[in-house]
Amino acid sequence: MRDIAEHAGVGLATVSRVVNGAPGVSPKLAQKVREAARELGYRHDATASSLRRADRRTNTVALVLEDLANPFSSVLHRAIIDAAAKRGILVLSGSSDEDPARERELVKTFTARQADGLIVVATGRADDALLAARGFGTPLVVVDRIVKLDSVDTVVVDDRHGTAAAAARLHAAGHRRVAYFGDPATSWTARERLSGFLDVFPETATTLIRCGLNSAEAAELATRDALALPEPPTACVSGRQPITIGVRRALQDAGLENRIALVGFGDFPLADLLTPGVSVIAQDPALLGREAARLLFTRLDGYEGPARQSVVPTWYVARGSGEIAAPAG
Amino acid sequence: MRDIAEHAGVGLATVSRVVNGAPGVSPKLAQKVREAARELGYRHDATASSLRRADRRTNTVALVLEDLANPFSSVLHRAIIDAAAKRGILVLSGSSDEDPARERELVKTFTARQADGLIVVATGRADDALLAARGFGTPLVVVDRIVKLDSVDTVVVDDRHGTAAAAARLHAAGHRRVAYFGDPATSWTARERLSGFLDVFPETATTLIRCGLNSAEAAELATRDALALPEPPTACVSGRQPITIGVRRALQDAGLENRIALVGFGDFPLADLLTPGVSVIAQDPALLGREAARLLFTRLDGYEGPARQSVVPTWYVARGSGEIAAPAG
DNA sequence: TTGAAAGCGATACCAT
DNA sequence: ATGGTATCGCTTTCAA
Repeated sequence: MRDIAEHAGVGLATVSRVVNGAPGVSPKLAQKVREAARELGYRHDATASSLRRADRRTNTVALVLEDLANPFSSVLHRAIIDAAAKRGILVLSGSSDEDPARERELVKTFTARQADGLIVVATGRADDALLAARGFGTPLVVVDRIVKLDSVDTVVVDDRHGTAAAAARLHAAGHRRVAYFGDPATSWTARERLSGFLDVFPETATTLIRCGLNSAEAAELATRDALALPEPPTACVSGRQPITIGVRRALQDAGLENRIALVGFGDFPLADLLTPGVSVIAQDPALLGREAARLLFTRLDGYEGPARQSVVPTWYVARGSGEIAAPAG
Repeated sequence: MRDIAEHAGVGLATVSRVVNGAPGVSPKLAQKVREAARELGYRHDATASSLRRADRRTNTVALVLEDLANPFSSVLHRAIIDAAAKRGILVLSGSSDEDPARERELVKTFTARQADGLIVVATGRADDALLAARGFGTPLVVVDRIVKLDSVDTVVVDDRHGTAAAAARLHAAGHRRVAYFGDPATSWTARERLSGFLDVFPETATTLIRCGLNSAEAAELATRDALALPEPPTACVSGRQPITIGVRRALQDAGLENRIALVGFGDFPLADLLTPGVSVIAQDPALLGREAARLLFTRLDGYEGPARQSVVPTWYVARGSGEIAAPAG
């Protein structure tokens, strides 16, 4: 930039004004500056700029996901990126893999990089790091989880009611022996979904409750186990998309996909192409992302009011597998 | 940091040394500095740091994807992030949506943010921006595409041979009237796959070649059209995952999924759970990402040699739909 | 081993 | 409207 000033024979301040499109520069000089910039192959340095800028904004927000590569996360991610791009904001992102240490590290890295704000799918076990970030004045929004911090903006899905509503349908269809397959109960989300199930089937035998499943394969094995019980379930509820697939695979292997009902949390492509189609409790990750971005941006815009909590709805999609009635008797 | 220096009663330089773990600081002082840092709630400013640092590295690389939310991109993304994280490097990312203008903008933004390197799934129509970035000395790796730039490190999938091999299988199974469904031929990838198909079925009627499909829905409609032809295809090849799903949906709606063969490019979850299972030409996006990261890192490590071109293999996964033989006669 | 001071590239204040 | 200059937070000579 100094070079440009010399080359164009103007002051450093004028160059800065032109580059930033500030008003009050004569068209003549502005033109000269732009030409010099082109000739010298000038590239603006956004990092140096934000260092000196009055508000110290970097126009960057950071996003901590569970796993960037899974469909839920990547759709959430995309929605946030798109919302941010509209404001000229860039998104830094990383995956915690549900590991608090990793979450802590990411939050630390992102704040060190001067992110203007933070959106986190929190493990719930690294709240100290979130607290620290907020201590530096970095606005924070927690997504898809509820953490034990006072007054933090939060967006969650109506996990419990969604799951309960689906369970109620199974109950209405006559099912009384229903198995639940879920992921490790470390996350708030997982606990909520299980709670929703237990709201409807509180007396489920412990053999029919299989949590701690962290892959489709684990779910498949757990389902085989359940099918081998003396009193196997007449219906299954899954708390997560990969688990739904594992359960379905086990049912299909046993030739029972038309006899045992199945409802999964989280929609997935092709659920309708299977026979029978897989009924699901659907959610809208993109909406979740847009909402999180919205909350964060109001903070960036100066909102200082009380924390807000936003709940995004779920809805049931009937495709057949959830509509299989319990066998008579 | 100045505060720390004062608080600990040491020089600014010493604080910097401690923060950066530089050698040659007495343990006594180091301890004092660390304590002061803790007391004052110090947070390192990575941006200011890189501004003054001799190598001017930001430990950030940027990634331009087609669409961050699709499974191919997100797996690629994750692989690159993981490789980068091992070196303490952060990844900035964005989606071009196959739009050259957007690609240009992203590349510009990322270089302005002082990314140390660039990995791009190039549209092939914004090569000027890539060239410009390289002009600033930012190493560049192009992934999954080939661009018309001299000496640029490239990693691509063996699209053409993979598609040709699958087509050859259909030919061997007696198919002579095979339809091809592909996306807009703007991308190198799309053209390669079509070429592979035409290598085996060069005389395919134009009515059986349907490119320009950019969604599962479009593919579904195009398939319906093809099925309504006086001489409908006995087999279908799809150049892309969402298209495969659209084609299959149309076949299934027409009750023809067991009569008309289908092979898709790109594996997807549940392909094995459908009946019949969907045969695919599989690729390994994670490997592609690791390879791209590897090439970029050698450049960051000072490699100045000639450009390298890496080709990642594909393989065929038989699941049934591709093994349906052509009807006799 | 330690500290003083220069300066990375840019912005913002204050004169002009 | 324009330019000089202090400064953002940090790293890096260079002397002590």
